[in-house]
Amino acid sequence: MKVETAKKVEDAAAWRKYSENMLPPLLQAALDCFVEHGYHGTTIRTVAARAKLSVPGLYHHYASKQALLVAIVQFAMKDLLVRSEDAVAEAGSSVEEQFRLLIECLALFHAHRSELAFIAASEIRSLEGESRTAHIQSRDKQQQMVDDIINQGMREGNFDAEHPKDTSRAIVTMCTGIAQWYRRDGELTPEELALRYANIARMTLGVGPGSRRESVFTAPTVGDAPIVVN
Amino acid sequence: MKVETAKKVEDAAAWRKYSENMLPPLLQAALDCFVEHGYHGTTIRTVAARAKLSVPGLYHHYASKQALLVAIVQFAMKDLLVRSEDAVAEAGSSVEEQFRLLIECLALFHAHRSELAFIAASEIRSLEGESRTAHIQSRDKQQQMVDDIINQGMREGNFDAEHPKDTSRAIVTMCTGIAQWYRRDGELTPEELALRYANIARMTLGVGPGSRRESVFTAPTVGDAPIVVN
DNA sequence: ACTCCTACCGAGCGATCGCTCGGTAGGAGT
DNA sequence: ACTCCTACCGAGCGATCGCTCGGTAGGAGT
Repeated sequence: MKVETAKKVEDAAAWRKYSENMLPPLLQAALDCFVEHGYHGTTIRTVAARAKLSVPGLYHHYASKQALLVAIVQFAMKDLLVRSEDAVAEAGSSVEEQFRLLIECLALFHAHRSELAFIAASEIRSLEGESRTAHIQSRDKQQQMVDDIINQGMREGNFDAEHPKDTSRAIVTMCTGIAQWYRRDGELTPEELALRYANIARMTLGVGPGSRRESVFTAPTVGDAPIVVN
Repeated sequence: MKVETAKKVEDAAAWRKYSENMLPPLLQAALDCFVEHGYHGTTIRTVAARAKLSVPGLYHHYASKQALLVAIVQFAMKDLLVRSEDAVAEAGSSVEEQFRLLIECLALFHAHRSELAFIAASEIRSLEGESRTAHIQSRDKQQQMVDDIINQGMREGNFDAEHPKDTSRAIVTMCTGIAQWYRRDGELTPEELALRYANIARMTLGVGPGSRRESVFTAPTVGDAPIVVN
């Protein structure tokens, strides 16, 4: 029982955990280059050098420069989608909580994985064929998750927005935008920033900042009680 | 008197007016190519072909590929800054009105000039040397304008934000983000979108949507009266 | 001992890149 | 009539690009 509870808590919070060096070294080298010079501005020789490989050595692992980009972008979208679903699942049945955790998750990802998210967003143009289509579908799915929760909240009367669709887009954009400016050596940790962004997002829906600043582990009873808030 | 008033009104609203084909044909061709393939993904031959010039013909007008990008980006930033200043000036002394018009202006620009704004934001990496520094300074100046107005509004008690700096960044990001997704054939005109974004932005500062949906020309008396609102 | 297989390279190929050389055509000025 | 100047090109140069050829080194399996 004790073990199961601990494990459940651990799983439930997995979407908040970010390790370093999650990418294979070669992909990490490619990502660094892409961030610095862009996909087309990066040469295969630069990537190889940064990964301490020869050019043929690099091609042993990936078939082409394009394959490197595809692998990076697919990793990014998969990671974000899994985390997003976990976050919503952890929230339980409260729409307000679902929204709060999803935005927190979105912000957290774009701060912690800013390079990854930056490339996934800025190099869509550089993706060829099907991987481009697939990537755009992932993006749309991500937006749809936020749309759905906001619509649900509108129906239940928790949220108040004149134009929910536009508000949803604005919220997602401001979260994904984090990847463009967030610096690890800045003033805020990803966690602090994510809390602030969740509150800012709530305000656009007419929900007060609702200062829930404690750790998630302290007050798990709130979500359990089947009380309709509004 | 009649002429002067008319001219004043016209000047005051100049920041709302967007003509087409404002760029020289060659720069427009370059912009189209950059939007489609990115700066490094664009070849000088492609630009020349789209502008119906030979390659040496192109180099008669601009010294290098980099010069094309610099010209485009400088045009974009100059245009946005001038419009922003005009918008704030038109607002008069009311901080709330200054904020509303500045956000409207920002959103309007990023919808009307989405290609221009998109390149100006996404190709910073591709700018070399001083023009890169200058461009980043322009960006910061733009952010600072919003910061200043929000801070002023906080001091005067018009706005309510837990973290004004973060809210300001979120607002600017969601406006500049418009350039990434706005399509001319979409559901909303730039003007409609800008009004909605101004309202969404106001909500993040605890100010209700304040449905001021009429034309700007109907109620100019509000800004004239030197009344402190709060 | 021998056969695979994985993980790599040195050298270089064909294509394409940004950019230039040495021009011309035609209008404006005197 | 002559001199500029602007607005262009055809052809091509040197550099660099993505990618490949034909290898080797060394560990695992039998």
